[in-house]
Amino acid sequence: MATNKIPLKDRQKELILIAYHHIATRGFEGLRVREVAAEAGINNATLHYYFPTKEDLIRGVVDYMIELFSASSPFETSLPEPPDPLKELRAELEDARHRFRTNSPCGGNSPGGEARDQLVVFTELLIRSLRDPAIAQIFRKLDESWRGSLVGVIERGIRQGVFRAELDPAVTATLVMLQIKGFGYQMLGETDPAMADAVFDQLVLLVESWLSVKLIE
Amino acid sequence: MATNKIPLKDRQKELILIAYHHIATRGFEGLRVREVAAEAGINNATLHYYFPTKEDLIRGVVDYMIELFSASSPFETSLPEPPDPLKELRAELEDARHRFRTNSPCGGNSPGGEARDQLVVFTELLIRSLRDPAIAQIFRKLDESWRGSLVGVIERGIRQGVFRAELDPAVTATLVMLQIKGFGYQMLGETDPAMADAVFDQLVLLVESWLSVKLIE
Amino acid sequence: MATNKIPLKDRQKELILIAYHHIATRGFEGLRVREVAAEAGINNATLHYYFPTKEDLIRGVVDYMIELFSASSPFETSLPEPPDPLKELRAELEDARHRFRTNSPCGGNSPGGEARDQLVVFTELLIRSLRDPAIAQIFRKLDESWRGSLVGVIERGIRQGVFRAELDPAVTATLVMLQIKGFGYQMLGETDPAMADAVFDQLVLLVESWLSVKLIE
Amino acid sequence: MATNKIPLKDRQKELILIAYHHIATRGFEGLRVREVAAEAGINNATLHYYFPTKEDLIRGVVDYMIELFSASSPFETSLPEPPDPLKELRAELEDARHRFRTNSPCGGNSPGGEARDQLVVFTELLIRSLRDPAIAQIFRKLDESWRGSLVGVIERGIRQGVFRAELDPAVTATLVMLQIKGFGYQMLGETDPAMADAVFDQLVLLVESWLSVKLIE
DNA sequence: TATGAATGAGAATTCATTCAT
DNA sequence: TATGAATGAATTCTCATTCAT
Repeated sequence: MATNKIPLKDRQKELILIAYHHIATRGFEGLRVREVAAEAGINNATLHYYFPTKEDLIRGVVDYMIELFSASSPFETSLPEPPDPLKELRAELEDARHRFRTNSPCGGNSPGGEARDQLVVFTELLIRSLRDPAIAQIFRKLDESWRGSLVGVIERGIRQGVFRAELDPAVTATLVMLQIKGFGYQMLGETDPAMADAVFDQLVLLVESWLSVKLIE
Repeated sequence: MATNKIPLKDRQKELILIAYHHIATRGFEGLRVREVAAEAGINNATLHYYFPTKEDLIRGVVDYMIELFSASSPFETSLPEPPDPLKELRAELEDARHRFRTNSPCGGNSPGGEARDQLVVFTELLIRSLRDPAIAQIFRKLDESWRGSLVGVIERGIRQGVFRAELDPAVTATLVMLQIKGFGYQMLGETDPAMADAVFDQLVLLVESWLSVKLIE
Repeated sequence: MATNKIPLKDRQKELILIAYHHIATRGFEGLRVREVAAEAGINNATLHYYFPTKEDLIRGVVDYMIELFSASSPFETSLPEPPDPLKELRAELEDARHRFRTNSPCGGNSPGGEARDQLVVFTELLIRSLRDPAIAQIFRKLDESWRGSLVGVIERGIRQGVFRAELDPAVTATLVMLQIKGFGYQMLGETDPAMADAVFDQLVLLVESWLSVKLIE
Repeated sequence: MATNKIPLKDRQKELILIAYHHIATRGFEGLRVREVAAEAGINNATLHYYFPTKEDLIRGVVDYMIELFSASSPFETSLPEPPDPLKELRAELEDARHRFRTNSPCGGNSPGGEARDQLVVFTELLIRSLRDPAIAQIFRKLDESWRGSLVGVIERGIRQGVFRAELDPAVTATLVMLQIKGFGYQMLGETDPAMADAVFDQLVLLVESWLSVKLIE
């Protein structure tokens, strides 16, 4: 019937994307292989041709998330010794601002933006990771890699004298990650874009001053 | 069997607690009324006497969470004009530290502490709130109330001259909430207590310096 | 709906009997829980209330078969030192004759008699026993117990001088069992009752002469 | 993949052999065309080129079994008037001994020998024959042909004076077949080779004495 | 209050079969 | 011949919910 001539990998990817979206909108609770198949225009048995079990499909989504998060780090492809650590950090934060900006003026259960989806699926997986060691491992790795890149930036900043020398790079990196995560979760419930922007602006100041400013005790 | 003459409300509370625990350990996915009933030592049909539908039981858990979070705010019962805003804030942060301290020496997917449970159920509900306007409303209210109390502290701090006058109380309160949430999520995956403590110590400094310290631009 | 007020055990037994019959007529291949439930006039989910899995239902059938075969041994309830070993053996053989008598005049795939059913299900289980150690164990036990009772009869016969002294009781008992089994399988395909009777008569002679007659080499 | 230019008939035979083996090890329940195809190194759709339906494949196995059993009869290729009926019978029994000898030192549900496979598939088909008239017919024919050859031997034996004159050839032949079948089934569960040998030795004596020895009533 | 028994509406998964290439 | 992809029909099993007692 649906002889759309879609290559194998594309079909798989398509199904993963649909599943990803379903998880984002209906949660793990509410993920139905039948519905994913239907949305792809194929029989649910056909879906099992690509993903023998539901868990396999979920694994596909996990892999997709990894890909997504690994790629999103702006530091991976950075130059050998890039110019300004402060700017890099700002870019990282700006990235978060765009990702988690209050999605559309409508609140409630509207589909929302791609970033919201990402955070939702991410969070669903995060919770899963508490029960599923395999996913926990992945999350640890992801966090580790993120922290690693931040540590690099922070160390460079310290070396260049733009960041405070007393900072412990690893702890500070964790602190930055914490800010971004907290911002994401805070924004989940935030419906007022003005407030979101205000918070973000202050957050940038907060982080930058913490890193660079000379404090008078 | 369990005809111990347990009053209605107690039975309900007991079932809610069990359901809460099940959600914490197995997620919404994995919440089974039958299992909740079994753990309470009653027939699943009997559970439906107390909670006509599963959704009602979940609503019970939501209410319990509200109670939990409302009670946990150390500001509600505070004195009319308490002495030290900074101390209050520190107390709030300390509270978070204890709640989210890397749970017990065992890492991995062990049951974990009560705080982890709280965060997990909270997060499950948070995600639900994106689809369920009723829960979204509740969360908004909770956040609002939390922010309100923080705003109070911050305004007092400003009035007393211990916090910077330029701070927008609402935005700043949100910023503080964001820190605590981010800390919680960061700690979910953290297995090293030393790192957790170090991060927390820095977090306190970060927040306090942001609020109070004179910055040199 | 079907509030037939059937007690628990009876329902279970009823379902087992229906399943037993289905296996007898359609084989393990062809056993469908849904059909068993339908024949019992209950919803297939209700069947799962009594037997959580299909395998449990099959286990029930196995137990029923054990019961059937254990009860059918005419030696179990025999007197301390019963009169005539030869008569006992004849009774055993007669029992087999009745069990495996060519079932009704109609051949082919007609429902056939209860004995045919027994042999069919027995055989299905026998084949299963080759893959399922649990069932294999049961069969071993059943055979062992059967052999044991036969050994008792044969030893008594030898003691009383009616059976040949040279006979090894265990081997001879096995030989007798073999006759009865072979008779059963031979009868499965036999459509002519006259032939069946003739074969049986000769079989009795064969066995009795082997046990008792003085041979001239 | 396997484009080894295998002639049609060979491929069919190969598939039949694999299916035969699958039935022997997993039963009719458990026969999967896909697995058969996989084991042959071909796509399951390709299998359907050789055998349009699963039933056709099974029919192939049935034909193979017929071939097997027809060929195994040592009387087909016998001389016009062979010397010793007793020896022929012994040969037939010896053949059974080898076929059904307790298969290899390993007991339990190990794959077992080829004879066990034969008996298992034979039995699966035997049971099927109770529902499928076509197979029933085949079995009747096979049995008839086996009996025919045995009748020939017995008649010859009587003519030559080595077997008792009172014997009814057809009934006696059936009795002999019954012995061999019974032996096979008895051996299915037998794990002790010594017992198997002892039983067989006695069985030979039993049959031969029944046929030839002068009995004193 | 409490329960055993029952149920309907799905859930994932399986599998022989088909079809375009 | 051979295959990858697709499918329909069925199968076991699950689970919230109901109901008579």
